[in-house]
Amino acid sequence: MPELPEVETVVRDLRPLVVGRHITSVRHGSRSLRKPWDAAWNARLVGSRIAGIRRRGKWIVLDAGSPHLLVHLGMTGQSTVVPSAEAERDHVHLVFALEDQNELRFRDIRRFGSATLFPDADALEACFAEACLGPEPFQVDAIYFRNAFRKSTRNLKALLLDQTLLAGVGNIYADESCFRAKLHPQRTGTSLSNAEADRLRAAIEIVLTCAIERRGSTIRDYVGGSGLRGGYQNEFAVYGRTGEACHACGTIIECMRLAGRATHYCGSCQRPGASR
DNA sequence: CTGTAATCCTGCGAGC
DNA sequence: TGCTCGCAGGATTACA
Repeated sequence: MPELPEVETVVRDLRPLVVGRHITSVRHGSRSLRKPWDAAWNARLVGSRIAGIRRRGKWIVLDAGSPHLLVHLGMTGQSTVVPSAEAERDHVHLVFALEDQNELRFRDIRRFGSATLFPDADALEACFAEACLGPEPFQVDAIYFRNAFRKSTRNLKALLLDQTLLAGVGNIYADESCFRAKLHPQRTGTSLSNAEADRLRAAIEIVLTCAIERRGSTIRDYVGGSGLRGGYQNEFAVYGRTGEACHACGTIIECMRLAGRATHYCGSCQRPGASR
């Protein structure tokens, strides 16, 4: 579910609702997320003041003074602030009560998400380093991007989904970025010219920026931090449009499997061989 | 180094 | 209406 634009929207929504508040209690459900919640973490969080919240790739980082909570929303994760009095829906696995009678709730139907506590910011950064999390798409160096993509014989879809090369792009935005760059997702990294690599990098940035402006894409479950749905699903050029006409040329959008994922493209706008 | 498949889960839509 | 099947925004692991 949540890729960079969705996570960015959640973080922006949550920021004014949680920063500066103290956590008055923590509770977790009986069923664990990807990793079990350590009950010892409750004591470390209760009483602490939320100093900040930010995004890194598809990860949410909640700074609780010294301890840092790292959250991933997986496929169906939702992170919202609601009044404590509001009835709790199914699949809520983690709840942080705040001093202002609101609660930060983590809900995740499929439980592919995760929540892990780190003692401090350094420990969290060490975790990112160990995972070799790639740079942010908005800050990536053009030369780095050329080198990273052009040295690999893997296809563009696999490269875009690889979080160690670039952090935050998922299935939807990989397809949308390839379309905008007019590159077939099956092209290999080594087949790209410098100009094509630059085009792809620019396309990613534009697609992600537009998606953030629309508060991300809601296919099914996704909602932002205030419970609002996204709107970028109405702007898709190729994703989920199999069998429909390309807005640019009228050719029927096709779907194939790449890197194990459904991959949507226009066979006319995105030529498999040379570009354009 | 590649690609592919299976795995973790629940829910939904398609097709019979 | 009800059943089964396949598929879904992610990430990791095993294996060829």
